[in-house]
Amino acid sequence: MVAEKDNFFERVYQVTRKIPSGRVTSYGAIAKYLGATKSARMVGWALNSSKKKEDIPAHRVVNRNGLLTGKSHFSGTFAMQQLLEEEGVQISDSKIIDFKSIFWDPVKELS
DNA sequence: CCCGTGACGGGGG
DNA sequence: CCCCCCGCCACGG
Repeated sequence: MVAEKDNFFERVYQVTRKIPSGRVTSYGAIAKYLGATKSARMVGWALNSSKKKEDIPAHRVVNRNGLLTGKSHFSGTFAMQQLLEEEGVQISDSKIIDFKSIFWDPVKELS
């Protein structure tokens, strides 16, 4: 067995899966929901590991700036942007337009 | 074992 | 308002 501390990673996956289509959230929001506000970086690291799992819509997670900082980790440079655009998310120069409106806060929505 | 880096965020100057 | 530094945690060299 290898799962013990993977608890954190697993939680990140769970929250990420619950992000509705056409909506996005930030690493910090997820971290906060997990009770690790200052460990937003770990959320990114967890999502990095989630690349092998296609069940995780990691493209719906961006930084607090609404910028697609993780696009470089996808198959193609614009894969992340394209996926979001297909969900109706308007993006300009790797930046989500009206990010605040489509922002999905797990703490608020998921409680 | 020590150091640097990273899909971040917040605070201070 | 912009720029810099610090904190957090894990992992590779």
